[in-house]
Amino acid sequence: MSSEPKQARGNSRRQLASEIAQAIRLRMFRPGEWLRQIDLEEKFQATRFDVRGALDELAIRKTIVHVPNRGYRVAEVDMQTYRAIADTRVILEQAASRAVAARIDAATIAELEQLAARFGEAVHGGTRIQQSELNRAFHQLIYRHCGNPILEETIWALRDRSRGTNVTMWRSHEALLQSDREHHAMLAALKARDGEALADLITHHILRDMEDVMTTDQRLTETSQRRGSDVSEET
Amino acid sequence: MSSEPKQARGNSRRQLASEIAQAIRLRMFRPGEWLRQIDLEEKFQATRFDVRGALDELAIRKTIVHVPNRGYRVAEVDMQTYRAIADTRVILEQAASRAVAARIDAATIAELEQLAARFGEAVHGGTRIQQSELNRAFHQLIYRHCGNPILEETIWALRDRSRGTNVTMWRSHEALLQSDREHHAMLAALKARDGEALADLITHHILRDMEDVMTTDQRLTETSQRRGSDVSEET
DNA sequence: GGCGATTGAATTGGCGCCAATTCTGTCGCA
DNA sequence: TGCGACAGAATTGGCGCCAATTCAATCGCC
Repeated sequence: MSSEPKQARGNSRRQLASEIAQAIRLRMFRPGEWLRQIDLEEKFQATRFDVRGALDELAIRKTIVHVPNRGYRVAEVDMQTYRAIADTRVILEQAASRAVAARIDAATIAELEQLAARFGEAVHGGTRIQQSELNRAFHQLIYRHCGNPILEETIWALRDRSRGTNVTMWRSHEALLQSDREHHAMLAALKARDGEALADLITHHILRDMEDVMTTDQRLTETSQRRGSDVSEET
Repeated sequence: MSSEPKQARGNSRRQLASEIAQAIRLRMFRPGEWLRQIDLEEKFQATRFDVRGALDELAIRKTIVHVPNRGYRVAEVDMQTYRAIADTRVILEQAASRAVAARIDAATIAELEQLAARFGEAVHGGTRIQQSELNRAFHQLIYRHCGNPILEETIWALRDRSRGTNVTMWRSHEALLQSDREHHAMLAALKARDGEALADLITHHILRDMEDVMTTDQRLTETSQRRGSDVSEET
């Protein structure tokens, strides 16, 4: 689907930033790719000024990197940093998991079951975008009930920064099925109010993902020697 | 001392932002106070454009709040949010403490002792600014050795957001002495490589501070009813 | 004498222009 | 044929101006 948000004049800065961020999340722009202001200008139907503002915001959030006189590019997260992010996520999401298990209500669990089911369907017939957004919605709904907005916000800030690897996102159908299974396991833990179980599930999920990335990256590095700073373009 | 950084043309945006942030930390601007662009322009000898950029950055970092057509004001952190920040800090700083205790080396401990000593002196003869910056340096040096730059960065992002309360910062000489004592206790824990002890110290430090703020705020609220959105100015 | 409206001053904020820098393709030379 | 230099094109980025909005004080009316 083509994304063409028309109106929105007043709040355009922040909104545009999150639209670009979403595009990056959905891999419409790949890590290392240059974001030309002129392109974004017409792609999102925004003024150059708003584009620059949005880009600055994303640079501050570390979603993209600003190179003076060269422009903005999607951040590439090296393995060292990726590991640091994963470790920090484990710390935060374990704590959040315990809080959520203690506070969640039946209505929310029902909603989560809906989302899990829809994700399960999307694994087969859905687009990658649908899969990604449903997965995100599922985890967002979980953490929304941790009772600590700051914790929640911090978690998502880190999650968004993890997307910058060359190989994040499900690399195989098998990984998708695994995610589906994990969702149901998490639901079981929530129903049992077992915070420890949920924390464990999350931890393993994060760390397993990281190992996937590390081995894949290893392979990439061995195969095609990546040169200093030049990366793929598009047009 | 008057802060008058002259040069710095290229990297002025981010640098200016951190200078303003420091000024806020040092209470040269109080929570709720409006930051007039024209004032900052000449106070920091910067162009209006750079001021705006710096202000935008701080708004994204939640250090200040942007009100359309009204300007930027130093963030006021309500008690609910302050508690959420404190809780999140506990989660992160406990984990960091354990990591630091396991990784710290003798040379760093020696440095820390220097800093602790200088803080101890500043408690008596120093300015509030010196006290604040020495305390910051002490904790910064500790966390620098947690082995996880992301964790470190996240901790400081939250710490900076805690400053927005009306009453943060040491409210009495007694509190300063207490901080001094805690520094030495932390050093003892580090020397013994006792991560748990360090984590406990940090936890109590954060939570005690929070309770101080909460009771003080309570008092303020009872005494002078604060009206909706108007707050102290200056000139 | 108090209160609301109108006018004037001040501040914010949108935007477009043009200079500075970098990139791409071509040409000349060894 | 390969390499280096030059020139044209394209992109970024600094900056100032002016409209829109808000604030403050005065004035007029009740």
